[in-house]
This record gives sequence, structure tokens and C-alpha cells, in this order.
Amino acid sequence: MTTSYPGQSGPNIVEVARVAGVSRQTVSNALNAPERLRPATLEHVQKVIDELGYRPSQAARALRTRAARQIGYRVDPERPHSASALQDQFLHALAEAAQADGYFLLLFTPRDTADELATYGELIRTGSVDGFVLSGIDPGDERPERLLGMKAPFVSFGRVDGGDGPQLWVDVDGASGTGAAVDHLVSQGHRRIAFLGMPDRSSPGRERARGWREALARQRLQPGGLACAEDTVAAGTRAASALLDLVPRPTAVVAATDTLALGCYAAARERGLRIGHELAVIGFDDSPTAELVDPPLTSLRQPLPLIGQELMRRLTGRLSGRDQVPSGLLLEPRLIVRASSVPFGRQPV
Amino acid sequence: MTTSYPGQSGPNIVEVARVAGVSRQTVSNALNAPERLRPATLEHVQKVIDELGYRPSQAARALRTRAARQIGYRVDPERPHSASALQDQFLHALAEAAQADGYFLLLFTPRDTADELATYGELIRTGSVDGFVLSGIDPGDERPERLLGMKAPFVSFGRVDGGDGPQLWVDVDGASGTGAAVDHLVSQGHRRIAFLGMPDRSSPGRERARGWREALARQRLQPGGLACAEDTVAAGTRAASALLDLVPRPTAVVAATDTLALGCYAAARERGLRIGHELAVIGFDDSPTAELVDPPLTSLRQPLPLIGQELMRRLTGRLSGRDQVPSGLLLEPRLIVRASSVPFGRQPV
DNA sequence: TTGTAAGCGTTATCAA
DNA sequence: TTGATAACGCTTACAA
Repeated sequence: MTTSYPGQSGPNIVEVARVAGVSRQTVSNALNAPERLRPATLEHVQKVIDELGYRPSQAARALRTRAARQIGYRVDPERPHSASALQDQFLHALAEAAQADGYFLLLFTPRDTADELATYGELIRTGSVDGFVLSGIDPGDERPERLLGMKAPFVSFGRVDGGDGPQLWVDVDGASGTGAAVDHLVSQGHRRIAFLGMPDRSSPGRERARGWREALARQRLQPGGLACAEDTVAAGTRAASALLDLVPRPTAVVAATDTLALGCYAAARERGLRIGHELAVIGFDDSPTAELVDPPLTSLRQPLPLIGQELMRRLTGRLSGRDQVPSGLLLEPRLIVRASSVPFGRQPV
Repeated sequence: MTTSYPGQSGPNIVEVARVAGVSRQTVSNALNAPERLRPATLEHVQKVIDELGYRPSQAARALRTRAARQIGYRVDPERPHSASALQDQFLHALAEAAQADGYFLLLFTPRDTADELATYGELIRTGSVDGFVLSGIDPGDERPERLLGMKAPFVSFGRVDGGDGPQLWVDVDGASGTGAAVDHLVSQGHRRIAFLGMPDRSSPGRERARGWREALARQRLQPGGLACAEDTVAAGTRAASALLDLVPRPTAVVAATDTLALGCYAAARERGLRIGHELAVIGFDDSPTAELVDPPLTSLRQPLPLIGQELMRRLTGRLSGRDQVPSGLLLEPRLIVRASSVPFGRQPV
């Protein structure tokens, strides 16, 4: 059997106009400017539209209005050996926010690194999307500059450093997060608090380390130790081992990611330290894994639904020509306290 | 500043034709039927296209060809308390496969359950997408029937039961997976092998239970116990507790999902049973969490990249009018052996 | 091999 | 308030 599927079936605007006994412009107005129609006419046209199941062609509409009403987003392959599977939740939040503003999300993934930037260009130049949401911005990222160059509207999850124009961004205040983690640990009686961080290349990594350092200063405490590692469990285990072998040993570790926190779990286990009792651990990102491990991991949760909304609000604002101030927004993560920082049976103060 | 962003800028086909000194049809042919052009002409036109950075308008093309070259996919909110965050990897596999076939993925998420089916209709009727990929099919699922009714091409990840037409689907053989898990456990010396399953509503759940049962029969072993629970860690812990309190106690548990397997971890811990030593546990899905827990969890991995390719191959085949046989495909999961079924220091036979 | 003419379905402009 | 006319940018006949 060789059934052919013509892209769009259904009636078109002319058909609706014919059945309703009006001109096709009137049908268009019924959809796009209903206030221009006499109530009786509007109701009649609406009825015919419903009966025929008419829906305007997206292609024709996009051609005419020069707006695809689609936003491009690049999905990364999930990094292996990493716990922070946030992309899923982020994608859902973004899709939901986009639809609330009348946009759909167009997903793409670079075939190889060579055509990564090319694909952004391709999508904007063919008019497949009206703009982009960027995530995973890091200091050497070429994308902002290149997108600016091709006049492609975009908003980024994560601050763009060295931005000259009125960049649009939404970010989570990592320093505030790790600061809250330290305060929580201090309230639990901890005095030797170490930090297990990422290499200094990443800006979230730097921010999170800064928050820890500043909170300690505020609390008039000395750093309980500092180690850095790539964001994998194995590397985290090695770095955490160094921290746990310090004398005196820290009683608590704030990790820059959940993945590193789990590395700390492994290092603690090797030394027979019971987490939540002899050692408190706090992660960052509140990944799905966090509540599944033993003991459940205290972690900092990013407000993803709100992030999605604010990203889309900025982008659609720019797309519709009304740029709003402020163009950047810093949101607070929330500390989700679990047994890794408060042993079962004890209450946080 | 109120910069307006007209959707598509850049030159159009007429501009290219003018600069190249040819008709606009020749430019179109250079892109769509290069073999019709004299090599010299083709090269010249190509050069002008590159210089001007011309890319054909997707809207115009879609309008003319009646094909959006986009595939719709619904993203679910990630269920909390569940480990199996496969959607990410699946989405990436799908996006990659789609692009290889010249399509992009259009993401959407129902605002509420009421407009879930409406959105499928909306997307196909406006011509925003040419077809859909469905996942998470369950027995009572209305989508296949409704999509058939609106003549929307689709392919599903998971078999559609009660399908009358030549349905397109790709699925993973759950029974074969749990069967392989049982065989592996037997080769490790286990004789009392229990199953921790999902409620019988879900077809993957039934298949996975069947594979366990049949493998035991093949190995001439009695079931070591059977319990069912909703797919959360908490429910899994309760159900697994019942299994571990059996006399005689099973020495191995095959779980229908990684989430349930982690529930089994918790139940074992409560009883002081060391996993990998006194109790073997095997999960299903090879979620990111599997390799991060202690001990790392043996699990069955679905061949997601291949699944994505085969899904897209079927769908694009139908879209282009050449339906191929067979329309269904059953793929094998692969057992990833980790320490939860082979204690460190021991080798699988 | 190249050019000409028509039409895809919509919205914007303007006249009635 | 409603209706006629003209694009939007492209591809597919068909003619040269």
C-alpha cells in the first residue's frame, strides 16, 4: 500500500468564506481582529469555522507575517557519569512557557561540532525560528557573539560575560545558594566546612565557590578545605578523598554539583564515614538522583518553571519590539534539606 | 531602545537571480535539481548564493510543497520520585535521527489534559508538523485511534495494541531483557530469583514479568517470589520488603525498573543485607542514576540511538509515500553488568 | 538548459 | 463593517 500524505488537508480560508457567504478577508478578521466584525457576523463565521474544522495554515501565515512563532533550542547529549539531568525538566518548563506565549519549541542537535554554529544560522535565515534560547553558556562561548552578528534574537540561561549590548539573560545566583548551604550547616553546629568545586573555567563554578568563601567570612570561620575536580563521580571521589584526609578533617562538604556530592559519598564510604552523621554533604541542582541515593542528598534546587517563564518573557518581548528593562534577572535557588545534612531524628534549628 | 525584529531578513531568490544574472527559476533549480544546470551556470549561481548568504524561506517552501519537514513530539513533565530519566537521551536520539532525515523536532506539552489531544489536531491541521512520534503508549491510550481518525501520520515507541491498520512502531523486547537478567543470575549461581514488578496495567510491565517467568521455566526453577508496586522508590521499598521477608529469602531480585530496583536497595539496607553479596539486584532502563548509586546497579539498556533512527525511518518512509514492510520492529535491550549482581572481585562466568 | 506564468493560503492596504 | 487587490517567496508545469 502506498498512501500519499499531502501535508495539509482540511478546508482553506476561501472555502470557509464561501460556505459562510462572506469574503475571505472577513474570515481572516474573525480570527485576527474579531472586534472589527459585527457580533452576528462574527458568530456566524465562528460557527462555520468550527463546523468545517478550519485552521489557518501555519506556512502561509508565517510567510505573510514573517514570523515562525517558533523558538530554537539546542539539546545536548546527556553527559555520561553525571547526575545532573536537569535538561529534561528545563525543556519541559521552557516548552510550557513558550506555548503560554504562543510559541513552539524547535529542537535541534548539532551533527558534529563543525555545523553547530551553522545550524543556528540556518534556522534563523530560513525563518524556521524567530529566536533562540541558549543554555550551558561558558566563558569562551562563541554563540552570543555570533548570534549578535547574524542579528538573531536570543536569551540565555546563564549570564553572558563581556556582553556589550543589552543582553537578555536569566541566571541562578550560585553564590547565594552555596552561601545558604553554609549558613544551614553552621546552624547545624558545623565549623569546619570544605568546598568541593569544579575547575575555575566555568562561571557557575566560580560563583558557587565564591558564595562558600564569602559565607565563611561572614560567619567568621576558616575554610575547612578546598578541592576541585571535573564534574564526574570518579573525579569527585578523588578530590573528596583529599578533603577527607585533611587534619583536622572537615565535618561538612559543600559540593558545586550533585555529581561531585556523590563522589564525596563514595570517598566517605571508603573511609567508613557515615554521611549525615560523621559528615554532612550538600549538593547543587537537586537532580532526580538526589532524593534516590542513601542517605537522600540535601541540594540546591533551581526554580526551573520560573526560569522558563522569565526567559520566554524576555525573548518574546524583544521579538515583539518592546524591549523591557531590566534585561537580566538573577533568581535564588532553594535549599532542599534532606538526611545528608540533617541526620534522621534530628531537627534543623 | 525599541528595535523591531522582522522575522526573516536576508536576500530572497529574486535578489540572487538578479545578482547572478539568471532567472529565478535557475536559482531554484540550483538548489532543488542541480543536475538540470550546466556545470558552469551551477557553479556561478552557487557562488552568488554563498556570497549573499541566501537560504530559501522555510515558510514559502512549506506553503508550496505542503510539507513542514517538522515532526511533533510531546514532552512529559518528569515524574518525581522516579529514577528513569530516559526522556533526555531519547529526545537527543530522536532529534539527531530526525535531522539526518531532513526534519526538525517540534516540542510541545499539553497545558492540561483537556487540550492534550486538541494540540495534536492543531499541529497537524495548521500544517506545523507532518507527523508525530508517540512514546509512553499504554493500553488505554486514545492517541493512536484519534490520530488515525485525523489522518495524522505517526509512529510509536511501544507497540500499539488493538491496531487494525498497518501501524508503525518500534519497541524494546522487555521479556527478552528480563530473561537475559535471569540467565545472568543463574550463571552467577542464584536459584531463588524474585521479581519486583509494576502493576499489570502497563504493557511493558507485563512483558518484563513474562520474561522473568518464562526464563525461570526454561531454567527449571521455581519463582523466588513476586511483588508489584507503583513505579516509585517508596512503593518499591515496601514491595521489596515483602520479598525480602519471604522464607526462604530470594538471593536475587529482578526489578521492572531502576526506580523499583532502588526501592529494593532501601529494603535491603533496612535488613542489613549487602547488595551484590547477600542479595543481587537488577534494574531495567539503565537510567543515569544506575551507575551512580552504591553499589552500581546492573540494568538493561535500551538502544536509544537505534530506536530513534528506526522510528524516524518508518515515519519518514510513510510521509514520502513509500510504506515499507515490516512496519513494526522489536529491539533487544542489553544487559549492563555492574556490582549489584557481580560483587567486586568476582568475575561473571 | 533556461525563462515565463501560475498558484500555494494568508494578511495588509485601501476603497466602498 | 465589509470586500477587492496585492503582495509574501517559493516550486512546479510548460514554453522557448
